[in-house]
Amino acid sequence: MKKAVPKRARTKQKRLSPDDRRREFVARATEFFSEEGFDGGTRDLARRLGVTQPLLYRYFPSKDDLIKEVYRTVYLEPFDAGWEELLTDRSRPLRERLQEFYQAYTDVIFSRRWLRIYFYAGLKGLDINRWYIGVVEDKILARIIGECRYEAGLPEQGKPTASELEMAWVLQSGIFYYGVRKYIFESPVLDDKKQVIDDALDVFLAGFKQVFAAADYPQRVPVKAVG
Amino acid sequence: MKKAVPKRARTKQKRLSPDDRRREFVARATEFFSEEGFDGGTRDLARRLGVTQPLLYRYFPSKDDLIKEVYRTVYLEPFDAGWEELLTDRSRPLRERLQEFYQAYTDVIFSRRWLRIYFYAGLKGLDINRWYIGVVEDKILARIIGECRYEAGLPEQGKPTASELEMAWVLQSGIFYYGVRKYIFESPVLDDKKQVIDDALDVFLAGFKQVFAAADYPQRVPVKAVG
DNA sequence: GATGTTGTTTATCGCCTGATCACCAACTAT
DNA sequence: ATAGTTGGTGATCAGGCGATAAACAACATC
Repeated sequence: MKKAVPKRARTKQKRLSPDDRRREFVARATEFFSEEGFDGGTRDLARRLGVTQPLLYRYFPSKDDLIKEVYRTVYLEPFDAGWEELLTDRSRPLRERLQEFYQAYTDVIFSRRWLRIYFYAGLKGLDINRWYIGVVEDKILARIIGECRYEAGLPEQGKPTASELEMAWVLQSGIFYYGVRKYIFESPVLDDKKQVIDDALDVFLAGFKQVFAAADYPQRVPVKAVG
Repeated sequence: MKKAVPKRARTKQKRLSPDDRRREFVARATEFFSEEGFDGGTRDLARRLGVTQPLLYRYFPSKDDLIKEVYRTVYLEPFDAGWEELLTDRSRPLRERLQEFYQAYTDVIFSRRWLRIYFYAGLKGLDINRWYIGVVEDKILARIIGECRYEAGLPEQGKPTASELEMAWVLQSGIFYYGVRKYIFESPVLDDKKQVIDDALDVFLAGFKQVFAAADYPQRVPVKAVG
């Protein structure tokens, strides 16, 4: 019906390089999918981007490919290589290191965008979540356990036991879920992240020390676990 | 094309009462939606039930109404009135009560079905999750705090402070997320729920006691919090 | 055994979805 | 100016969706 009439009037917007434009699409698609879930329509997405729907297919072969790129940016973005060093820097008190780490880490992942994408992906059963959990165990929790052992004067046998890891997970999840309650469920929470983290660390460090002082070490379950 | 030919051969299945049949539909729909998410199609659902799709609309006015019933069964199912009494029964050691409670509670909610529905609903932003979180705070966490205070010889002023609640949340979430890792992400975990709970409780109780012994009570933030 | 009621199916409607194609518009190089 | 390449659009397709209507099957009652 309508003829293709030049849509002059928004040519003000200067052209970006192809790569930049693509990146912009991915970034805004991330925002979009974090709200609508991955079942959000390509038409709605295109409208949000201010373009028409078929154009998406010039930049991404399929919706699924676009989604994969969204995952990549979300999951790779957060990890700061400096964190491992921070956690293991024994010239500083452990509590201080943990405080600083969890402040920084939660600054990155405590956002509606990140947390929602994380759970949407998780519910889809994608490997990427399992991979991420593995990274958290290796790069964060294992180090924390190592430092706690050191602090408690215990032998630093190579890898942490499975039950030690689970204890570190309780700390990690306890803090993590504060963000979930706040940004996903939008439930009322104590609006002082720092205090929540500090209290969690106080409880954990005091409790961990005491539990491990009494621990019957050699008998603990070795690290291999089952799904 | 095809004429309505009698589909004899499975009339063995005796007729249930309308209410029972309805309940059966809801139960199996719960299972279905927990796997596929609430965007799962009514045709697939009907196939799973062994009936045709329009039949669903004889039992439920719309897909949304069916989903609402799914929520209701999932969210109301778990709460056992006895738990409040269990938690506050001071004739037994606190640690023992907490152990028993968390064993029982996680027996109910640690299932792929329950956890997935919980997060699908949460991501949709439904009030029901906020309501559930409120119930957990009132019926569980507030009691736990009260008992911990008692145990520590502290005054049992009516309601817990917001920061005390957050500490209890760290324990609750720490245990909860063990189930999330296992049943949603299907990540390898220590396959001994009892030990995970026991360790979490040991760390919490020891840590809590110590933190509260040193607490500057009157200065703590009062209970009202912000979203 | 005819009658009314309830359970179930076939066929279909209108809408929305991801994807494709042919075409136009804009910038670049010659 | 002209040809070529890239950015973007309108129209459209096949398939899936939730929902509805009309007909048929099975049972209960008299």
